[in-house]
Amino acid sequence: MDHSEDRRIAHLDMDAFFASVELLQHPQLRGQALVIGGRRAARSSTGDYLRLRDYSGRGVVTTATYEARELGVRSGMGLMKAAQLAPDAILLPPNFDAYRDYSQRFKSAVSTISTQIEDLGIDEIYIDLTGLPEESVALGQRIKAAVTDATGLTASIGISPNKQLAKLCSDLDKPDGLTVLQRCDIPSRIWPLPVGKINGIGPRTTARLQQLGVHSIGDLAAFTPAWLIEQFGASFGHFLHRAAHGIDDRPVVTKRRAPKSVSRETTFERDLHARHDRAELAQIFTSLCERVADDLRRKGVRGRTIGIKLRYADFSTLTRDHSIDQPTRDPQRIRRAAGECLKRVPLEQRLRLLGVRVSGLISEEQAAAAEPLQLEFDWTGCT
DNA sequence: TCTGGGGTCCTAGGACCC
DNA sequence: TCTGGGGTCCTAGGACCC
Repeated sequence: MDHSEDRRIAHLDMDAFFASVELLQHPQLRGQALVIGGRRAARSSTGDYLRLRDYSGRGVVTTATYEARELGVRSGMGLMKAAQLAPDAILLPPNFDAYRDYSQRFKSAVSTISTQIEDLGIDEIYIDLTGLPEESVALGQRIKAAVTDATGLTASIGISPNKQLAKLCSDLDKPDGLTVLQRCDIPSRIWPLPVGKINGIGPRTTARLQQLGVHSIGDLAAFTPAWLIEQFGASFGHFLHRAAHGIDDRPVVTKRRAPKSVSRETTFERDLHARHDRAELAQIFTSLCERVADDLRRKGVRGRTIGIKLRYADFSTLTRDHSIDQPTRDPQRIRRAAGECLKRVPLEQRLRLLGVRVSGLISEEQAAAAEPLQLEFDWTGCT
């Protein structure tokens, strides 16, 4: 048997993170249905908090407190729909600076107990606890206490032999939960769960599985690898089989990975037409290029492949790429290459979203190291 | 009350080269 | 006469995640 399965991995997930940070700053809202989402400063003209029913626009729910979730509000839901379910809920716009601050605080609190931390975004981490002497429940409680001491916020933790199981079981007892799960607990605690709980099975795969009569993780576990591979291809079929049986040997990756791409996109308040709203679109397009260039500069990278993303009024989406010879972070070069992409795209239908992306990134140092090579191939002096 | 924004990874076909 | 494979890069789309 693979000895990597002797590991002890924790998944820590902050409870309703954005909303909980807001409650620290607006304690008078505690106990009420609160929704984070939208874009603009969401204060009504009277200075009161904005109610969901007074919102109009294209925003979605980023996070909802448990009180709002009880009314059916979910992350990713359109705010107009959420307003139907919870018209009296308070709406606050996201304050990412504050969330990043609290993210850093909880991560550094955990790092006093183990430095083997893998970042999974702003409000989640994996921790490799393998080799620590303490018993799992005590260790989990100590981590939770450290997080709460540092932030005033609660987290839910799952501790298991691997990442896939740890992530599944951090969700079993939320909020403020602690779940320790061994391999022998899989049939009783994991197999009854719906397949969509598995990290990597989204709505499309869930629907496909449903058609095949597969609803629970246990249903999935009953199929042979051969059958799953036939249905879903070698790679994904294999993954499904292993996930259903709680097998996962991916290591906890503590090093920060170099970014692969940088992008900016925006959904317009109203759908825009390439001809009728030309000036407005041009201005947005240029501004997206400038913001991407700015991000590249701040991250210390340049990229060779410039791409655009369009979403039409009917929500159909397309992308176009254009690679250039030299990696760049210059807004005008990005704008020019993105313009080339734009030429290859139909523009009869109205647009609801425009995006600009740069990929094929290399670090500033690599770019500088490559620079002298250009001179060797500079023929301008040869005539 | 239609559906944000920033990412990653995978697949697949065609070009091009050896 | 017609037929190789393998490797890499580029592009486009799709699924998924937070």
